[in-house]
Amino acid sequence: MTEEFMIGELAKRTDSKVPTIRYYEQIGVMPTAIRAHNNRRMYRNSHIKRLMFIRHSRALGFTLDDIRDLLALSDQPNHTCAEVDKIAKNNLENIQKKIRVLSIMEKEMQRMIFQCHGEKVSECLIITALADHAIAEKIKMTTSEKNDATITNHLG
Amino acid sequence: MTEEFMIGELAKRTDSKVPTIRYYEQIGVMPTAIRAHNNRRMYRNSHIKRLMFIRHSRALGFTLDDIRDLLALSDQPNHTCAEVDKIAKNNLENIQKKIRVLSIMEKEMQRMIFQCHGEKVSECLIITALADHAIAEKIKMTTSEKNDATITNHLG
DNA sequence: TCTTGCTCCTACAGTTACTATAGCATGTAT
DNA sequence: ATACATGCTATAGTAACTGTAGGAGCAAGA
Repeated sequence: MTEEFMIGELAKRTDSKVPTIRYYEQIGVMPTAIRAHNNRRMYRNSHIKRLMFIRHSRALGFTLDDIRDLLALSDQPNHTCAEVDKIAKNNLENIQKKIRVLSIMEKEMQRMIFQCHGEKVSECLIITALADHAIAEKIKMTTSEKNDATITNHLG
Repeated sequence: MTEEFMIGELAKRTDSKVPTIRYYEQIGVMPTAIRAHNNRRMYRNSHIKRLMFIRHSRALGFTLDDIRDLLALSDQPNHTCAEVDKIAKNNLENIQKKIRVLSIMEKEMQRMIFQCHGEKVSECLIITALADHAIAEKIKMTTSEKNDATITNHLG
């Protein structure tokens, strides 16, 4: 029942790269994998879930530190409500802001596609739409994230 | 009327760092700034807009290459429809997938906050909710992004 | 049995997108 | 005149990967 597989299979099933998985183990967001007799890392379905979660979150601009917090919520079900509440509320706001900005981008893209009737496009308002002081004000950017790198995004 | 200011002011007004702006000039996503008599870079409102756009996009996980494409749509209004269409459609899908995943995250966060009534949380379903095979299947992750680093997110 | 080929291992170098720091010049405030 | 902030260039460091070198393990075919 509890199917086991190696790192290459895990990489395939989560659409990530083998060195990335080893890197996640090294920095502690993935657990230290149990080794088979031949020293190879063995994984199960739970590892797919965890890795999927990490990859989705990274693709959306969450840092590995953010992700560590979120994973902690899941890893330690005996957190107090205050802790959960703080992390979850923080992230909820973060998520909602991202959705708001993405929705503006979405509308602008749709407008651009819609406007394309075979002639040349006379004016592209995407920057104005997104960087406009008024809009920026409305979205009320507040807090800040940390460093990333080389996201192979699952979200396209 | 056309107010001019230096790099520190631009950094303040866009909530970015001075070296980041110089870096963006170096790699060509910001234009080569016109220098004052004393060799200092001078900026105007248009630079704020462009930089805001770049920062917002980065915070949402778009790469500088993605952003270059988007900026090109705005910089060269004489693109053919085919070009605009291709870039815009590509990005539209990308954006919509990000929104779908963020919406799942949002609901899960709300559920967690809602469940918190002063006792201990018995079970956190966030990872299950987000990494579940069924859900991942439903979201149908397809294409991929590229590298990032050190995003100071405007979106919180 | 040998060997071709695939996947695994470790370890380290390279990439992207910044961020910080050093060392010096310029401008403003006292 | 001197202090101090800000600008400049140049270079090094960081985060989050990605690629590659060099070697081991195992399965299937010649």
